[in-house]
Amino acid sequence: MPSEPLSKKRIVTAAIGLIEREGADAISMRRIAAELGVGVMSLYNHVPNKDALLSEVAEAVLSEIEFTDDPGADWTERVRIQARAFRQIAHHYPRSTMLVVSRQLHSNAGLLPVERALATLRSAGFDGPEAVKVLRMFIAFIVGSLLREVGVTPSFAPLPARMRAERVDAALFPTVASLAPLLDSCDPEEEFDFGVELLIQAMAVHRKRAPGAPDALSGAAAPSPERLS
Amino acid sequence: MPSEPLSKKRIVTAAIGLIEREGADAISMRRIAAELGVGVMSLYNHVPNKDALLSEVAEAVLSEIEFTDDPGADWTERVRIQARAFRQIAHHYPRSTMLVVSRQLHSNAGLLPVERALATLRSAGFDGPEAVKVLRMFIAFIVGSLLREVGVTPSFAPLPARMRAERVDAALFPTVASLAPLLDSCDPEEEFDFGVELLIQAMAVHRKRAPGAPDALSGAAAPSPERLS
DNA sequence: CAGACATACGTACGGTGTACGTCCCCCTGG
DNA sequence: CCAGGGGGACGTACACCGTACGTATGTCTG
Repeated sequence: MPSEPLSKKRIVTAAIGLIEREGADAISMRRIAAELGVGVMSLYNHVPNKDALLSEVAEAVLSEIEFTDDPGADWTERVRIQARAFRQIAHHYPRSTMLVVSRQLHSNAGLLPVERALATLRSAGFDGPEAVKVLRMFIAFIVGSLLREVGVTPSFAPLPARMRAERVDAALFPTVASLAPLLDSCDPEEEFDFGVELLIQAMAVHRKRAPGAPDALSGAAAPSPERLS
Repeated sequence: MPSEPLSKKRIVTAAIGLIEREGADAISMRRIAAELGVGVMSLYNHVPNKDALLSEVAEAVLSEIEFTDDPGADWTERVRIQARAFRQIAHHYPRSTMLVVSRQLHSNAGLLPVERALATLRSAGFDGPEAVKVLRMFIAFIVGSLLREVGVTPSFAPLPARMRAERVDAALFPTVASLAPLLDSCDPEEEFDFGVELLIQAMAVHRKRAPGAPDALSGAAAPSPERLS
């Protein structure tokens, strides 16, 4: 009574579910097989090995990003939206996100966000090298941010890590001690948006005026400072 | 003939050597024990479990950062130096760096860089909340950058990944295809410095003028634009 | 010298990824 | 209609993993 013929997609879906439910460490071929009510070795008919499976998981997560890109919108707004799209899936698949950021993908799934971002930057007036460098920096920021955000909640922990204020030696680390309350509390979304805005502003300042570039963006190139927190 | 009495430090050192030589995946308690010419279970007299050992490795790597902080120097230069210090150890222990960035540390070893950075930012005129937010963003950028840099060289591979230019479908990803040469080649150091400079400039622009803040920094607050690449 | 304690170590158990061989079903050529 | 072949499901087996537990051996203390 084969409920469904068992495919790579079904395996990947089961893997994602298992990871989100029990954590990335709990994943094993045997667990996945049990999840699907299937023998262990049957998995290897659809996936060459565990590492490849994890890459498939990462790609599947990445490909669920929803880009509602409006080419007519302000380029700063488009960048904002794309950055938030990343953060959104990281929130939707917190445990699996670690896989996405900690392994570099060579497939096309990871290329679509790159295409969107580069197109946006090019249309904003950045030349090729500028667009690539700016994008790399933006990705580095996003990856680093998400790593901390999802890493800080290994099990979506409601009690983050309120041990700093009393543990730090005020003599050794005076500045840290004096700022302990700020370091303890953390609004991830606000922090993320702060970084995005700061980067957008930096990009706007740095962007070279291409001679024939559309000029309608000049207003957007210098966003009002009060946007920053 | 016990050459040396076997201590936590010796175990951690052996672990780091093994990781750097054979990769982070190749590490196991049995390998480490063999490396030290010792029984497996002897390790557990000095380390509670493998995870704790990996944390010790991360801390050991982190604590080798050399801060040559000159409190009299320009704050932008101090930020630059601290950022490069991170990158330097990432280059010195490329495989172990993955451990540092992928696990958050609760000890004091990771607190010293934070103390230095916060102190620098405070002395530069940033108030508490600003300093914390800016630092978090800077760390996110550094972590993301190093993750890509060391991840792109799983075994210090001399041939990185020259498969993009011919693999990408120009119809699906026109921008990526047109920029393929730029995306293929990558000077990590230049990219890193570019990001650091962009962030420093953004910080300088964003920083609020504290009423009684020292004004001698005003020149540094607006670095010459040509510093940016 | 007796005892206590820390350390090194061997054995054993449950779990892991996966190579290999076997079975069975379905699909096709005659 | 049947023979055969190919692919997917599966069991077994192996090498390796982390580590709980019991044991031996030193060294220091009373």
